[in-house]
Order: sequence, then structure tokens, then C-alpha cells
Amino acid sequence: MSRPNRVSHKLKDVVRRELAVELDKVHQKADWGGQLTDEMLAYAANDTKVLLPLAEALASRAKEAKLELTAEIERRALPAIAWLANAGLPFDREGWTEHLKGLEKEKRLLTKELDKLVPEAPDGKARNWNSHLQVKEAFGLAGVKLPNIQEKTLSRIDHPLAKNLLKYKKVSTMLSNYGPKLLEFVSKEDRIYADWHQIGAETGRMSCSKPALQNLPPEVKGYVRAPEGRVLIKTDYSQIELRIAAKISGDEKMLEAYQEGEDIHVLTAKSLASVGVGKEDRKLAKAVNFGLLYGQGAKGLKDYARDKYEMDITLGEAALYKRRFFETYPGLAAWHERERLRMKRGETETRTLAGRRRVGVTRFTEWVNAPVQGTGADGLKLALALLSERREECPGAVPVACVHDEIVVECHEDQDEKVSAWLEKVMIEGMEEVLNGSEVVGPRVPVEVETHIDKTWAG
DNA sequence: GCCAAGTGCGCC
DNA sequence: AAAGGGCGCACTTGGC
Repeated sequence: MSRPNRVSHKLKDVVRRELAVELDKVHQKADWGGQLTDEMLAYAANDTKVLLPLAEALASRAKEAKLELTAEIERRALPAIAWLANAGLPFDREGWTEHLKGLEKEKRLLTKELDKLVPEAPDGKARNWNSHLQVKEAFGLAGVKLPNIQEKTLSRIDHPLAKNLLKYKKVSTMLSNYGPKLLEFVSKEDRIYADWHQIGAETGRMSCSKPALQNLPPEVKGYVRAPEGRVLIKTDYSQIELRIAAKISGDEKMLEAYQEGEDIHVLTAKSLASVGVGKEDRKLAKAVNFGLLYGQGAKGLKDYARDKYEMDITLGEAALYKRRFFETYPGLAAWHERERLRMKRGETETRTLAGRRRVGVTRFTEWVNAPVQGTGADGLKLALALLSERREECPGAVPVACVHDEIVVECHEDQDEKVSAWLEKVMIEGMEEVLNGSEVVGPRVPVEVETHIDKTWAG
């Protein structure tokens, strides 16, 4: 019952704003599951009466704001997202329930271990290892002073307490974020029906809640399992944000690399290293690419490399890498300069390649990120639209999840090849239309996808 | 008991 | 001049 009401509230607000009409909502909370009274029918009819004028008003507003293409993408994506939401995500409830038992046991053991490592609390009460204050206190007793208890901090401390706490936190997070709570969302037929939000983020990305299916760790994805006789087709875009950045900035080095099918991370690594490129260099290059692209500073790069990649570089080295990065990709540097200038002029509005708008942008990092992230959303949504518009081509196939650069489709195991080809085609077409369509200027950037077929979402 | 802020962490 | 971005969620803490 909460779903129709929420829509109703929004409708009322939009109708008031766009048509200056006040919808009667007295029956909103009535029981619509039983016999409908004449009054209720009239009330429902009244709601539909405003829809056509409302559509016209909104279309004209979209046109004014130069958002026609964005509106069209959203309109076409809607059926696909409803399809996805109603399909539900198949989940091995029994398997996960068993797995949780093991995790719970592990948590009890780790708690015991931790308790043994520090003197008993003065009040004799058990310590709460979820409490920042108590954890810091425990470390204090062991002679270690902590600024915080984040994983990145603890992983750099050579002490049994830190070692055990890290294990505890991993298990504890898994249990509290994806444990019993997740099971509550599993339906009788072993599927999870989440709330999918078509425009969940300011950039145009979707989001998902109750439960948040877009942040399941691999450990949980292993229990997202297709029913008997069916499989999951998982297709994701390869380095899509970097490709989009290449397109938007027009950086020739990046564009050329992608046209030649080269690996941008390796290319960046080459420009950073004075000698050969090893595995470590590519790792660092990845951090450099993703960070600096969105306006990260030398300090941020240094910390990021340390925390995420366990690489210690000095501030000077970070600054050097930053300089080399922008020397390697001068088009990217020029783009940043252009955007800096526009911000300086007082502009606060960004646009994606499809014209999607983000308003009220005042931070440079958001300013350069929003068009890139948002263009990715444009292309993925167009792909979703194509998927539902061509659903007749693959009867029985159904999208079950969508995570920013990835679509997961469930189908009969005999259809896997056909469905893979179908999914890959619409994903490439959707993104290509946004990046290289006839309305889009500039050089072409190729779009590549990668597909995995499996019983589960993991691997 | 509820609420908001702070902290921390899962994913892209 | 400098600044990675986007989410959802659990848990503790501190105030009412």
C-alpha cells in the first residue's frame, strides 16, 4: 500500500506546481483493496483527468530546459526498470542461511579472542567491539594511540589486537549489513524485490534500497543464484568512465589509445614510471587515473594510494605524478582548465552528452565528475530501454539487476548464447548512441563490454 | 523511546 | 590555489 501512496503524494505536488490545481486526496489512505465506493471511483477518475494536461506541461518544461532527450531516455527506460523491479533477484536463501551460521560462530570466537587481549573493564561488563570509544580505549591500554578505527588505520598497525579487530570488523560488517536483515527481504519463491529508484542520484544514476542490491559484496553475490535450469548473464562496460572522459575532453592520446584497443592504465603507468611497467605500476596508475580525472590533489592522491593500494609515496612524488599525468593527457588538462573557467564565471550547471542537467554545482570535483558519471547513466538507461523494447527477441529472459555499468539478465540455460549476444548488442548500442550518435560531435570512442555466464552473480 | 550527527564500509 | 565522485545502511553517541 505504501507504493501507490508515495506516487500519489508526488503527483499531487507536481500537479499543484505545473497546473495550479489542487487534487483532492482525502481518500488516499482508504482501503483500495475492498469494494470501491462511487466517491472513491470519482476520486480515482479525477486523478487520471489531469494526466494529459500534465504531460503537456511537463513536455514544455523539458523543452524549455533543453532536457527533451533526457526526458525521452527516462521515459523509454521506465518500462525496463519496472520490468527489472518486478522480476526480483533470485536468491539462495537456504545457502545463505547456512553461511550465516558459520559467520555468527566466527564472530563469537573473534569476540572471545579480543576480550582475552585486553584487561577486563573496571565495571566488569563485556566490551562492545563496535564502539569506537571502547576500541580506542582498549588500544590505549595496549599503548597504541589511534586517530580512528578505520580499516586503513588498523591494517597499518602491527599488533595482535589490530589483527583480530580487523577480522572481527569484516565478519561483523558482513553480518550486520547483509545478514539476517537481507533474509527478511527474500520472498517465498526465493526472490528479492527491492525498491529501484530510476533517478536515485544527482548525476542521473539509478539507486536501489530495501535492500541495496547495488552494493552486495562477492560473498553475498555467490548466493544470488539462478533457479534450476536457468543462468545469469552478466555484462559490464569496460572502463566506461575513462572512455567518456576521453570523449568529453577530446584528449587525443586517450582517444587514440582506445581506438587502438590499448589499456589506459598501462599507458598511464608508462608515463609515470621512469623504467619498465610492473604490476605495481599499473595499480598505481589506476589510482592516478580515477583520482586525478575528477580533480584530486597531490595530498588526496598520496592518501588514496596508501589507503586503497597500500602504496607509500611522498607528497612530492604525488605532485610529480599529477604533473606527468596531465602532461601525458594534455586534452584532459585543457578540459579541466575550460571547466575551471566556466565555474569562475559563476556557472553552476553541468550537462552530460545527452544534455542531462545537474544544477547547483559549486565544487570543481563535482563539476568535472557529474558529466562523466551522468553520461554513463544516460547510456546505460538507453541500453535498458532497448532491452525492453526488444524483449520479444528473447522470450523468457529478464533483467534482475543493474549496477551503474552492468546489467544482469536471468534466462534459461539453453538460451545463454543467444541472450548474451542480445544483451551485449543493446548495451553497446545504447552507450554508442549517447557517445557517438549522429547528434554528437567529436571523434568516435569505441565501447567495449565483457560478459560472464554463471549460476551465481559472483565470479 | 525517538532523532540527528558522526563514523565506517559495502558497491560502482 | 585546492578539491576524486556517486549511493544505502548499520551502529554508536549525545540530546531530548
